[in-house]
Amino acid sequence: MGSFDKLNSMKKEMAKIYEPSKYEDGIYKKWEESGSFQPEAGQPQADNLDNLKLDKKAESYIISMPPPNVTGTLHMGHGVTLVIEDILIRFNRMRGKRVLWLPGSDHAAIATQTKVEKILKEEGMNRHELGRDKFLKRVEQYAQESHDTIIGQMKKMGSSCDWSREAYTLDEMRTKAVRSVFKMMFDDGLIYRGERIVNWCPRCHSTLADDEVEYKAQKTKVYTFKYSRDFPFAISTTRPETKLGDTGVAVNPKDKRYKKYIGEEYKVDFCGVRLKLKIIADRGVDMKFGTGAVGVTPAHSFIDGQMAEKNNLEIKKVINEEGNIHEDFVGFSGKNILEAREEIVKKLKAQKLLTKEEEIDNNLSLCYRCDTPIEPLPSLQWFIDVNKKIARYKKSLKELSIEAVKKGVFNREKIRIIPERFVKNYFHWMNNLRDWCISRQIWFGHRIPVWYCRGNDMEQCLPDCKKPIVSINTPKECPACGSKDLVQDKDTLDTWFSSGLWTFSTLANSPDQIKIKNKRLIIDSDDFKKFHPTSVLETGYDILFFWVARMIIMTTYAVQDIPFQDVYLHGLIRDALGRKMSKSLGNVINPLDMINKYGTDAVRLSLVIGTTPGNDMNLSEDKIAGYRNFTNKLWNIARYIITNPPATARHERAGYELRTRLPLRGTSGQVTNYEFDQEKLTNADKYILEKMGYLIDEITGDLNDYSFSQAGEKLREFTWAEFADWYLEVSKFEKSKEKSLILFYILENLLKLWHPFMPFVTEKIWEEMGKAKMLIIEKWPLNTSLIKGDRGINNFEIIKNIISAIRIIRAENKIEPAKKIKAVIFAGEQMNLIKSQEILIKSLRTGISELEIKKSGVKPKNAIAISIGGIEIHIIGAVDKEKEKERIVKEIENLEKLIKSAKIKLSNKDFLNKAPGKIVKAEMKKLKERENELEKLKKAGKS
RNA sequence: GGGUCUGUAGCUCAGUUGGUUAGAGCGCUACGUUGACAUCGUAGAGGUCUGCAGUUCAAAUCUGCACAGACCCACCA
Repeated sequence: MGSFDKLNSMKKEMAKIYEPSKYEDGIYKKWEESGSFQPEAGQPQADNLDNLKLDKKAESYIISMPPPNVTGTLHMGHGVTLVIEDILIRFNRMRGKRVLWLPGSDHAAIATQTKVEKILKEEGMNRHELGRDKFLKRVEQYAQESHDTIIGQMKKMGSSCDWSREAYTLDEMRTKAVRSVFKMMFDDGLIYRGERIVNWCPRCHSTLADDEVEYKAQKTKVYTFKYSRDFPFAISTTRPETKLGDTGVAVNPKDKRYKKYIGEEYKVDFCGVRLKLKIIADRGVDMKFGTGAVGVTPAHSFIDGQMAEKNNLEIKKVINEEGNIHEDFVGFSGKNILEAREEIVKKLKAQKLLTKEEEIDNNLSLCYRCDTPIEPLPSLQWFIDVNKKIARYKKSLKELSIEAVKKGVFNREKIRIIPERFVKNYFHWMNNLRDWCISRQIWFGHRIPVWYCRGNDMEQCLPDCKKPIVSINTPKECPACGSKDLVQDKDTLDTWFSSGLWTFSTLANSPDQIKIKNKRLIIDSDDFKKFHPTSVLETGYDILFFWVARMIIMTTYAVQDIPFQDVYLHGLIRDALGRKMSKSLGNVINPLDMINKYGTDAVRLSLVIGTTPGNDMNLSEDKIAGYRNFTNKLWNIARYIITNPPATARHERAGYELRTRLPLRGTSGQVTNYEFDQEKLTNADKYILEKMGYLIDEITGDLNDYSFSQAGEKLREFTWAEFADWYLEVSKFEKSKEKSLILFYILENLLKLWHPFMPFVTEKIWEEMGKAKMLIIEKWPLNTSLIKGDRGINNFEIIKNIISAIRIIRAENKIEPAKKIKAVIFAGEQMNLIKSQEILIKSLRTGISELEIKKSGVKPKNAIAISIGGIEIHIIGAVDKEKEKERIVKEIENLEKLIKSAKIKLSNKDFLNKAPGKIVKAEMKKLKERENELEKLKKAGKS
């Protein structure tokens, strides 16, 4: 059987409706098994099967996937990230780049520990009862399960990432990187340990970084009272219970009321507790708030702490790590804050010291993980100094990070942030950054790589023994005294410390590739050489500071390079009404449910089209259903084309049967499988081919510019409105020999252009077309000029307009669909064109049974006349005279209005003088055309 | 208190450097199985682009102010 016969015997069957769930998993498996996700694998540079190797000089393109937390399941936010990154990855893969999308997950210390603690609580246990080791086992087990779920879900989204390189923030390589960078920073004096007021979460039993604290507006009471009868004036506070730790009272230096007291010291008995209070002056005190005097509680307020430092006040801790009153305070010891507050207020009332009690608006600080109120309290913690100059850079971490975005560092272009407005936010945040508290008192995470020597007896140790031992590997003995009695710091590191290293730590394939050389962290791997810095970092704008900024800090410091060249920030997903999705509101749209119902491709489109970078987007099930309809439309376009298989020898050459032939050369010299017989091309053919060319250019440009939504909309418009609604319809009536070849050509290109957006349905259709190679590694199309000589866009546009005009007339005059009508066209200069397109004008839902085309003539009686661009169309029969008159009057009115405004514009000397000639000319041309139309209409109206 | 963003059709949003009669999807109305698709087709209604002022020959687009909403940062004792 010859290949030609084979082709004809291949009468394809395709389901009437595309059912995503039938194909998606299978397609993903095929991609994965083919190795196409790996940068080493087959790349689209190849034009035939013998040449599937990657071009060695290919440009690298890499995205480090923001690692999802191993705390549960995938939500729509992850969905957007995965879709946008997959679009970029697939697009660049098809363009022949060496592409790596590196996936991973984040141990998310506090978040994960909190989840497991909740589970334990349900079992009636807590982590302390379980003990550190057993607890950690429990967390790891949970993390593993959660990880597996999430990975499965990521695959469901169609993510074409290289699973062979999957990383985890807590695995061996990443741990080595964390410890190395810690050591470098410690040796540079950037990491220090100090007693400072920190944000303390009494539930997590841990510190939090400044940006891990959330604020909630609330009403609270302000109490105004005297500490005791012998204290001269009253103070105001919202937290009477902390006043037990007051060691001073601050007033504004300008405040005449209190000037005389400044510098005085008072010993008072405050609710049974002896307080020593020094009156200090501080410009920060608001004279108008309360009494204008404020009790200074150095241990439990950041500002008071600063005042205390300046004025040498004693620091007295009132609240302990449990969030209860410290045991030193007889009568209050062990009580929780609210109890203590009530009690103190009661006592003050009894002593008639309380003079005022009023409600004000106030912000309550909360833990971002568990919503427990934060207590500022002094604690011994590890910090990163962001202001200290680093000798080899002559800059601080802060300055280095600002410069990377402002003008670029280490000979790199400045980091580009999209949308640009976030650059301002970034600078603002960086400029105000305080030292970063990196120690956490939780168990799950990177243990701080610091050991202390206990010796046999501290007193006998050398002075150096008291220094912390910072080491990448667990030290065997104290370097100072040789004692083997070492103990590791109990704390763990802030989870963002490890994720801050993500772009480079993930490029190490084994721990021994991570080295420190000349005060620089070296990742000695091929991957690092090829893939760092990464091309783009794509994530939600809500973690610009948490993560993006920290990657810039850590990477510039450690590896002396930027982590990424571009930052693309997407918005948050909200529900159809613009509300945040939350469990309590019950408005969460689960990506997996939607995938099961509508297919991955529909979900992907809904997350990308109709969105703007950095702006929040509203998502509704209706929207997803709409894109499901679109995937089905595409499927049916393909179904129509494929199940009417081409039957010429040239289709065979175009790759539909034999795949061993060399590709043909297109007219522009670009490699293409297609070549058309120019003589045979109709107006519609030229139109669609030319538009396809423009489309390719535009989509390529849009994807390069991160304009995903625009690209998607253009593609949708072309696919549905141009290709399906017009060209496909034309193809049913216009029997040119080139037709089916062109249909395949357009379909093929559309599938390629759509593939990054909807990988599954396009790959499935590709398979239905009988292609040998998978679409995922096909070559991105080029705008090759397949048409010689005159272009078709304008000509076919005229035909489209004529057909539309006739349809409008039919609808307006309520001509029954089944009723055939007669039309006469006075074509003027377009005589030849219109004559050649007679069949289309008669066939495309115009219901014309008789069509007469003349150069010009006398208007037929009882006809409706319309005129488009100098062509007159007369519809005969079924004329509703009233309707027709109405239409003409309306049209004349409209035209007169337009003509009037154009005339005004053109009589304006300033317009003529100052507007560019092009605009003026266009305006004049428009006026002339409209005047012609008007004249014709008026003539028609008379008869 | 400091800052950012948004306000365009009933709803969700596009609208690139100012320049055709301001667009799309959904929804709505009327009609409709012509060789893929009713998850479809044809046609239609619907907007003084939040308001005011300014710059300009020309403003949805640039500037200022006002109003409404969202968010970020700092945080008040």
